[in-house]
Amino acid sequence: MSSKVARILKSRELRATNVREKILELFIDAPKAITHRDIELAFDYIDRITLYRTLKAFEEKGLIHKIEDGSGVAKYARCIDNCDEDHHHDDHVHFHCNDCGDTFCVEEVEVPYIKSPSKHLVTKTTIVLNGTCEQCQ
Amino acid sequence: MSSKVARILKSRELRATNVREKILELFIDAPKAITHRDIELAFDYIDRITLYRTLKAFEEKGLIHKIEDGSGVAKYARCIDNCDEDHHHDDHVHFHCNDCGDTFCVEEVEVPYIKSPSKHLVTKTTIVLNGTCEQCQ
DNA sequence: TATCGTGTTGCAACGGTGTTGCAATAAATT
DNA sequence: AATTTATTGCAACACCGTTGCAACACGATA
Repeated sequence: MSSKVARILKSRELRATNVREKILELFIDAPKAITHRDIELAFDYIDRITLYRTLKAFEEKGLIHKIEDGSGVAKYARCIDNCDEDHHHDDHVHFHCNDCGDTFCVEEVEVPYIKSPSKHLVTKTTIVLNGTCEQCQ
Repeated sequence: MSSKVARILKSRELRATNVREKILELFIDAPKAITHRDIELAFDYIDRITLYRTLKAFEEKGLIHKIEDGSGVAKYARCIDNCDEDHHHDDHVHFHCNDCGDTFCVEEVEVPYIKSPSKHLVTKTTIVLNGTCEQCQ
């Protein structure tokens, strides 16, 4: 019988391999957005390239979304359940702590509609809040 | 007699060198945010490290502000005149075109106040609009 | 205008991030 | 169990960004 993570993977047309199952578990357990490096450290060893491709595959299949919080390195967090390949429900705000560097999804705060200058066509809005997180205060 | 750019540099406690004058001119003339590479290409030759340090110095002195538009590479744009060392007036929205990759300051649109989740202390808010710019439509 | 101190530049060397191509391997299907 | 196809792991590479150090130029002072 398949594990829970294996079923999730298969539902997204992703083969349930050891690497992927473990990575997906990390995402499910993580209370914050995690980096490529965080995942590498959680393994005894994992090939960097494989990890890059796994993250890309997860993102394409709507399992995770990528967050650019201005720290210079990409972070990833699990999408809430109703994300799919065509549409990511990552239209919430993200919070980045300047002290510990952690980044969190702020699901409660939706990205507001921002009136754009007429000449540009806006299709997506990204908002990152910076400051000090609960832990660091 | 000092050139205009030399005077600007000196007013920020930056020595007026050839490299800096030319770079500042590029910023003054640029209609959009420019990258490290853009500047390199504008010179016959410029040392990469010098450029990195010049950009950092300009940023610290409030001449330019750094923009992370999610494209992966840092972009820089000139601050409007009343920026200073302590406070950057870059609290406007930026627009990033997904087609040409260009990024523009949208000075007209100020970053709105976003109600933050109570547990985190928010000190800065970054907003990047994505879409198609006027040129690319 | 010659000298001097300090800021700036340019070079060497390095670490991190991310990508592509290819061969070996493992998963799902029959 | 065999086959097909996706996935993995390795090699090699390109780019971004930083630090340390020596050489140099700016701006001030005499």
